[in-house]
Amino acid sequence: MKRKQQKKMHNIKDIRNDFENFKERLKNRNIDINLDNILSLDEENRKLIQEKEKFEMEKKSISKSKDQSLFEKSKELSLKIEEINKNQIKLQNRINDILSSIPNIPLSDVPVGQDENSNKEIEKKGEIKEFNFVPKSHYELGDKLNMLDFDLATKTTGSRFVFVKKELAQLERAISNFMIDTHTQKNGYTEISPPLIATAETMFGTGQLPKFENDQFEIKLDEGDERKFLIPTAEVILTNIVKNQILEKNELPIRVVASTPCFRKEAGSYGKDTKGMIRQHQFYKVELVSIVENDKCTEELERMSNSATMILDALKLPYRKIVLCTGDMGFSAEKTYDIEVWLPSENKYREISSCSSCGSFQARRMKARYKGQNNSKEFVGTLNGSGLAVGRTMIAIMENYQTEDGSILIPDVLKPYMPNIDKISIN
RNA sequence: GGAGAGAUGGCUGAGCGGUUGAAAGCAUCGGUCUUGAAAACCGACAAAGGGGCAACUCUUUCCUGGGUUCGAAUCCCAGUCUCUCCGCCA
Repeated sequence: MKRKQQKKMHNIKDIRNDFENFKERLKNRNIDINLDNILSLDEENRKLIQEKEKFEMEKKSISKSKDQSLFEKSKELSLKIEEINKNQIKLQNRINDILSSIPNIPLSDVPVGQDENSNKEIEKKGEIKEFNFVPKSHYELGDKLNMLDFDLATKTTGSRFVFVKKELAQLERAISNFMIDTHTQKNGYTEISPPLIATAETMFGTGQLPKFENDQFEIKLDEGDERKFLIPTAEVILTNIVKNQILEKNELPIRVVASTPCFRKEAGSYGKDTKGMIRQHQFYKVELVSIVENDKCTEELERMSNSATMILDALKLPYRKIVLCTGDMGFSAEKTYDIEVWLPSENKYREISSCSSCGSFQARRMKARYKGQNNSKEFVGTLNGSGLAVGRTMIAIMENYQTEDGSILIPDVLKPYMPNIDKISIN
């Protein structure tokens, strides 16, 4: 039988064999990489490999012959090989840099488009409440309640951080617990409490490196010389649990959930959402990750996004689900659903979850495989999604459940998590 | 922080400086047998990369990076990780 060829990142062979097709499929992704010279680099690279291997073969036969008279010759060969090898590795690295900066290829049913204007709404649910007063923003509410303190955060830490206090802090915790309980009890996810720090290799696996280093917080540990980063999302650490592994088929699917802080520099979003806690350097998120057989990605994406919307249904928050177009998707995704929740103060929907199938893109970077039919080693499929962003869920609850006097009602499903309280008000 | 032990294929685990890409076992796959299964027996079974339409063939890889040597899984140096013991502290 045919052996499946192993790939890493994008496979140069595939690109070589069908360059036009490859370019075509990527052209809608808004990439700024010059693909044209990769073929000539590849050709030169292979020439060097051939040259090197010719000398290696010669050297090998000398050492096998144990013919002392040829030993001098062998030394010379070593020098030549070393020389060629140096150049070849340099070239190979250049090619790998390019390859590892090329995003995933969109699935064929993903709408084509440049930016968010081409995203397609596919579902809208929940009733948008009519207020008989002007609804306040979450930061106005939080300020009035004296439970969201941005100034204090600025004093201790800097901008884009917040102190959440008193009942609101309790609410944040309740939201997180409710989500985890739902996903573990109803949706078949296993709870994990992972490290919040990842190695550079781990970050590469899910696609945060090398391209998006600017958005990551690097931290310094004394030990070792491997670079380490605060996770921008639990996706990084949860997906990489299968890194460098060959799984048995019956170990799949793996479904895990974790509630973790996430750390992002938010570089390039300077003027955006500067007020309130929509966009922070640090925020809590409940993350869902699925590792599946690579032909099960599509159905798993539906399952995952349904797990996410289940939370919004339970909280009775109005939302809509959209498919991101080719130009708006993240680097590693082949298809993405964004779920957006209604925010009365902004009079529009705002992202509260993003669920992506990455196909085998991350698996190739992580070298995560499983044994398929006839022992063939297949790359796993990976998916990740927020289930949901905790801070933004709190915002949505505050704004949608506010009353005229600035109090916030507690959604029914959260009441067991907030004993003795059915609303949050100034005390 | 101090003292040791170790890192080899999907897993367990041998390995003398020169047919060792690597024994053996397990797992897996194919076959014989069986009504079917199990057992037993026979066979196959690492990856990446290059060349070739193909049969096939070549190179590299025994934690990582250097070094010694005509030749390194095997010797030397540095690093990483894991385990055990002692101390210390959440």
